[in-house]
Amino acid sequence: MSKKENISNGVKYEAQKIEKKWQAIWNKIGINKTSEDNKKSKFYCLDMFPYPSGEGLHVGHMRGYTYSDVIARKRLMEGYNVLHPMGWDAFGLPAENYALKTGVHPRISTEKNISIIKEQLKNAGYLYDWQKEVNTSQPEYYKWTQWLFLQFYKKGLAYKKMALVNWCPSCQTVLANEQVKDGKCERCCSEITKKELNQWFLKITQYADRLIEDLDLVDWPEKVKIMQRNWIGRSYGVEFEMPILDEKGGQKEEVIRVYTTRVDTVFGMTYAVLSPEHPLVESLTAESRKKEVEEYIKQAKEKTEIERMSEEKEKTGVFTGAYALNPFNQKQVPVYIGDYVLAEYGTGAIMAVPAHDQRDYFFAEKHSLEIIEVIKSEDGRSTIENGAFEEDGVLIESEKFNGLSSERAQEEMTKWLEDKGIGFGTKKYKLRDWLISRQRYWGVPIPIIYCEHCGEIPVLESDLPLVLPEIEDFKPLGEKSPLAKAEKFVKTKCPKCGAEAKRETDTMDTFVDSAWYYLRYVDPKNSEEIFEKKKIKYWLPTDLYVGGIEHAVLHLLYARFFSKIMFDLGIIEFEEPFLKLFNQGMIYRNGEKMSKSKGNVVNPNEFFIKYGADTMRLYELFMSPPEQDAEWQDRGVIGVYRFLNKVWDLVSQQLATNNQRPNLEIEKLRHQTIKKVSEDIEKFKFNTMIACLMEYVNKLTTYNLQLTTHDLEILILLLAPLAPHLSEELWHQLKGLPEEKTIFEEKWPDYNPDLIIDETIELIIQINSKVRDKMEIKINISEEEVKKMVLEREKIKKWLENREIKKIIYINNRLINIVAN
RNA sequence: GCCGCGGUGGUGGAAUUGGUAUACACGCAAGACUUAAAAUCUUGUGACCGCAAGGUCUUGAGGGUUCAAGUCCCUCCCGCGGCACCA
Repeated sequence: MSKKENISNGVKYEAQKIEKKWQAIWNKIGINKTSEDNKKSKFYCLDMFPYPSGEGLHVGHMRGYTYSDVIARKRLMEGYNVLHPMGWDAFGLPAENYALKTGVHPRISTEKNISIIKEQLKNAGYLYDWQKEVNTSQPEYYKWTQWLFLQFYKKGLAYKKMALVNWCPSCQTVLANEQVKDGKCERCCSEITKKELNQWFLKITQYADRLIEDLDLVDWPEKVKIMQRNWIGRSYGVEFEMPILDEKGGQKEEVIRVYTTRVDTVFGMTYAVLSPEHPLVESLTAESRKKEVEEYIKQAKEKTEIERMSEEKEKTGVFTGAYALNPFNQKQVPVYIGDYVLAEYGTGAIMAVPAHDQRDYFFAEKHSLEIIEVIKSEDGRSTIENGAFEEDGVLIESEKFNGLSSERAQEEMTKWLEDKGIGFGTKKYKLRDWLISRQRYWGVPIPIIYCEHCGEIPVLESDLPLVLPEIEDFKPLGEKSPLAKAEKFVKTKCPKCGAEAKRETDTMDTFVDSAWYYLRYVDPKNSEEIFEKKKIKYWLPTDLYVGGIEHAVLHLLYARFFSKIMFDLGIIEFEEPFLKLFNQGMIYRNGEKMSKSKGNVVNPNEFFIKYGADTMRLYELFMSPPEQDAEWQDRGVIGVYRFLNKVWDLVSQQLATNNQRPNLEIEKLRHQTIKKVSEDIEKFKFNTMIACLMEYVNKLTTYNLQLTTHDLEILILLLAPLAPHLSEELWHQLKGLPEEKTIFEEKWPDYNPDLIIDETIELIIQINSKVRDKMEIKINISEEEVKKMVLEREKIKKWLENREIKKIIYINNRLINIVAN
């Protein structure tokens, strides 16, 4: 019988039909429901929850969800108690902007979007437990966001202060540092300006060291760890003070405090610079210079971030008229104001050493200031002719510190300052406190009340949730949120004295909502407390977290920070929320990021009708290594679709046969396949895992009627996490099981290590490292025997005619290399 | 500028960590089936030389280490990502 005749006798693979069928059955029998059986080992498999955008999801969004679903389903088969939840990061600007345009309330549009996306996720066959769903915009959820805020407030970790903050003129709100990219708003790409405003902050800087150090405890991509370390930006240096002299040489009361990481260059200081916002600027500026200084400060303030950055090389500044005294040599240096010194970093003032800092070098050249070389490299490479020499070296022109290495000098000089009581070794961070207030409507109201008599008073916990009022007009009001116009909301009584009082009208950054959502999943309906501790103790921390790299320093840093605070407050018992992190790459199509505005999205719903969800899942897994960006190729999809059809035909065919005699060669291949697939899946090497399954199927096809049912069972089990619908259907066809028996209750197959070993191998025979021959040999035969056999081969003899063998290298079970002249 | 990742056929990509480069798949070509097309199946497919057997070359470029380099070292080129006046 020819192969073709066999294949044609079955029913055709109709993806959509079987997918709908099994999704309904799974829903009915509840395999996606999280078991409360706490005796089993748990596996908490988490996806970064989506923002419910009106555009729905495209296949690019589904890449990461597919990966986590594969792992979740495999864990189920391994007998774990699996928690795989999904929810909605539902507050945020897009819904509000949409409301501004259409008048549709954000709550309405968000609800609608959620139902659309939920349907898409269900159609893709993801195994989410929808009973655990959370929605950050619902009072039942944000009651606890507010409650957390109050706990932080009580400990002084949430506070309000005047600060120079990032302002997006288009979104009309302030932004956290993390939300500014290249001087532009991360959302709308408008140029950011700076404003001095009274704003709410969370004290993330207090956790800087722990946020760095605990990165060593988690299994995260090194890239993300590096990004977080760089963002926190810890540096070690010295802070010291310098007395100030006025124009006429009289000593002032104030001192300038500077921070430097290169105190070894201090004898090269030829001036000092304060940032334009430095508090000493006014008292320090000489009468004769006042006008010039004020003008400069005004100009500096008006610059956008972009303007400041574009002038990177041009260092502007003005002389204040005052002088500072270098404590090391009592030298007087002029004090300047320059906007290349940042107010928010270090002390907002620097000692300038043009010989050994390129920025100072530019400034000194422009303002004709002295350049004194005080560091020499030992090999004489150092020169300051064309710019600063910024490397470490040996000190010169530095009095008693001459001849010391940079490193030694830093130690000695720090000690000298400490002994004199005018300085100390310290460390600084680039990280700033997290600015969480937003002047927008669609967010969590900050639960604070201002009373004329009592001042700033937190809302009582018993009054939570403080519900976001339904208002008609969402238009931003500039420095105030639209809530300021909702009189009923604003007017309240002071919880302490009962007098008339006003509410805070800013809302919270949506990243606050998402900084703790993974904790709420374990107990989403609890109205008594944020969650039951017992449940947290069982499920947390999460075992796997899958999502995009774009949150490397935003959400992921904030979530770690929240865990640490909550640990300190005794709310949870762990500090790192995500044990293993996986970042999927982005999907491109026609060379561009997949997005509705580019018109290059592949709509999952249409795709499901044409090929089925299993094909999409398999293609996403097969197209490239999962951490890499990948180009979606419409033509490439057909390959995995053919593969699924092949599997279908193979099994349909087998149903008609019923061979019971195992074939040893297939048996070996089967065990090898189980091993490779099981290992690859754990290493997230989904693409090679599928290649391996394809090879297995290709081989099975050639063996045709010699297959046993068991050969196919293994295939279906291995395929189950990847293409769950097809596998479930074929499993039932093969085993004749009732509907409520699911393949996901079956055990993930084991392999027998003894059975995967090949008894013979193909030995590679090289002469002078070039492959000249191959030979089938039994494994583990002695080197002597192999050599003898090889040298007796006609082909080899020919190659070695008139040549002298110098050396023979033998690698057991792999190759032999004959080195000859 | 600093930090990180990458560069392999026409395309997506594989390569047990130094041991047969190009697995698997797409595409393409030829053939089978068909009135025809699609689908499916079979065969071939890195480049060059050759009727063939076979040979030579090939992992961004150039050097080096080694019996052996896609893999290790040095220099350089290109692409992507992060940070960016952080003293």
